[in-house]
Amino acid sequence: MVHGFTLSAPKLYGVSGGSIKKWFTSVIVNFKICASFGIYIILHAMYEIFQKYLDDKTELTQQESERIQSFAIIKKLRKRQYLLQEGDVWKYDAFITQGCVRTYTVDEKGGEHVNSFSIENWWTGDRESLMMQQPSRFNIDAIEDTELVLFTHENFEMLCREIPALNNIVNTILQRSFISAQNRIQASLTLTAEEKYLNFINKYPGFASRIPQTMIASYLGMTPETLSRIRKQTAKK
Amino acid sequence: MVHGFTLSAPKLYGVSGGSIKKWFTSVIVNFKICASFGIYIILHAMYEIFQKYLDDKTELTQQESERIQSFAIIKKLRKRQYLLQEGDVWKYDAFITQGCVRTYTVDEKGGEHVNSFSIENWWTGDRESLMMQQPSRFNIDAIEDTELVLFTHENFEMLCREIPALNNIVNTILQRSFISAQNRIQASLTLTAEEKYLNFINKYPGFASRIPQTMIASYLGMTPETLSRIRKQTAKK
DNA sequence: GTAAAAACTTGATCTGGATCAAGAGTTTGA
DNA sequence: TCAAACTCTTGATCCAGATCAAGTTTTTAC
Repeated sequence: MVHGFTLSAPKLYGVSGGSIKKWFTSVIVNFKICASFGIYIILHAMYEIFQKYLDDKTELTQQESERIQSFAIIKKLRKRQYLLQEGDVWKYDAFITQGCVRTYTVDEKGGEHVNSFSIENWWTGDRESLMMQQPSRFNIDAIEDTELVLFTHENFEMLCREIPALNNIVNTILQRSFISAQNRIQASLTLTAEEKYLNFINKYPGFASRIPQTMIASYLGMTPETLSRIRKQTAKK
Repeated sequence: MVHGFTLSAPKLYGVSGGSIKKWFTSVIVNFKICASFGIYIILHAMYEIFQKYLDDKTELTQQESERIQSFAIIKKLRKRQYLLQEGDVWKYDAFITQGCVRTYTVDEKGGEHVNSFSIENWWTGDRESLMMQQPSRFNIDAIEDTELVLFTHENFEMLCREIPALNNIVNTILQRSFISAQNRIQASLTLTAEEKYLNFINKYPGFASRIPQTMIASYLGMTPETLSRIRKQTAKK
């Protein structure tokens, strides 16, 4: 697959400019910088991950692929940087090419409740805010330095209408997301704290090593102390 | 809208034949009985509820409506009758025109855990079993005498491919289902038993009066005793 | 390199909701 | 119509996991 150099390069987008140190991980890279060959290679590699995801899921013509890429926005987040803050309206479809983010709420006492983790090759965002066009109750921030491919929802819907195969992917993702949410509800109703943890590491091996325990505890609906004790006990066995 | 009498009448389907007493609520009504005028009127009225649902959601041509209706299967369930039993593979898309069903699992100690309630104008079934073609972990049974419109998933997918408007409805339902599951997870992570109950009766007014408290308690992840005490306390206020 | 801030562990104590038990309605079915 | 089977209530007791507290290790930032 060969792309015209300037035409098919993804648009670039970031939130904060800043010091030279910040340059690599979070910066508005404008068109001129993009035209610098070294940078282009890097950004191109990022988009390739998303392209590979699409290719794995479905058959797209080269024209369709290029059409999709022409609307892609590449974004980088540094660790702890927000992708979405409570009160803002979420307007994107966002695919993670590298890294890890968490979606959480903050209660009136300041306690954080983790709703979900998303890593590379998953989607993230707040569908409720997106669909209902209402301020989000969630915060989303990066647990690690993270790279995403974003589409404004407007553009993404248009692409879905144009490209049925893309629409089918979205449908499938939604179904899987729903099934996975159902299973989580089921687990929360039926399992003990220890069973929830074992179920988690079994279902998501690898997560335990890259996500702080405090956040995993919150995701599982228990305190960090309880999780620490459970880990100690299960390590014995 | 005028239907040819025999051609557009929905197909009829039921699980158990049986005594004359059972006749009205659950019986295989075959074509000959269907041709009896009185019965036809009743069944026609049932399908009309689904037709109205479709008309509310989207614009269909008369031809599309008739095409959909030609694949509809009408099913009646008596109170306590199963729509799906654990271990069976679910193969339908099912819309409730009247009544109420519950989806639940049974743990190794025989305890029932209610995953969801569905009433008229909602869909029910087990999407995981349907999508993965695997035996269901869930049971679905009727809390009240219930009437449904079923489509085999094969037929329904074909209809979705033929009729984009129907596909859009399915998409929207999936999104709403997912959002609602997310909210339930959030509630289970953040709310106390009392708050869960108040949240429930606020979100689903009318459910409390038609669903036994034991089942509501199970749905909310608490014991019937706890729910009883909460109701006593909140009644005081 | 180092001070400050997070993250994790361990212990002591507390508590919301579970469990066990028993009585009072209410529904169901022959 | 009436016994059996559920459903709901109320009280007594128990326990899984929360909270509070303090020390240790790891990470972050200049």
